[in-house]
Amino acid sequence: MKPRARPPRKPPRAFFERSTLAIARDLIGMHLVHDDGTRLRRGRIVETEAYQGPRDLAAHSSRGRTARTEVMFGAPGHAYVYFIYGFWNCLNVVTGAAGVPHAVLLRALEPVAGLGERASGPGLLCRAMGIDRRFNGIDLLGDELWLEAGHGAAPRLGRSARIGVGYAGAWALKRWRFFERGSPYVSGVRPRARSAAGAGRAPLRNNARART
DNA sequence: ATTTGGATCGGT
DNA sequence: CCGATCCAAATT
Repeated sequence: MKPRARPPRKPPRAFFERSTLAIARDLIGMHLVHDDGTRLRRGRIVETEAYQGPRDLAAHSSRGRTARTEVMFGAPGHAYVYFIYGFWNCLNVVTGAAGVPHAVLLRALEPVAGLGERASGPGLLCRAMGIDRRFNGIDLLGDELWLEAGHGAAPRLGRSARIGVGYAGAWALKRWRFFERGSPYVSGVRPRARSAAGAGRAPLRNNARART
């Protein structure tokens, strides 16, 4: 029998040229896939943050066009990967038309396939997905690292201020973080100690960490 | 040339 | 809260 024709799963370029907040929201529930030629890793996105430079003082691009932020100023649908705190890589999806330095930080994945470790938090996400600065600037519509439409019911969305941007003044208060409400894979949610002895709905906190 | 502090994380 | 650990950007 014939394989059933599926709708296209990779979003077109135009998906990344819409409002950055809409994209950050829509990415929740979508899949991030990395094919390194040997191994396929796949996770379902459960947490994102929008960065809308140059006005948004939390965005790296608020400091202007530099070697590091160059890809943020480029065409949408590419990867912006930066290195932080001497140890971690973080992956962003560049959004907005060329010249508009916006991006969406991917903060946490629910493992689907091939992830050897927890991917809750932007640094852990990159480590689990095998992503580092070599991926900076690559096209996310290619065949190495890409996004796909999710399936199943639409996720229940939560929203909060962004994490770790206390230095950004009033911009730090904007609720530009999106997550799947109730997901144990959102960063800051402790992995549930086993024994679902009632799965006792601990009042799942929003884990909106504060930072000075 | 040197300093500062960061879109983090795990342990305490 | 604290330290680990490197780099970009700002400052001297």
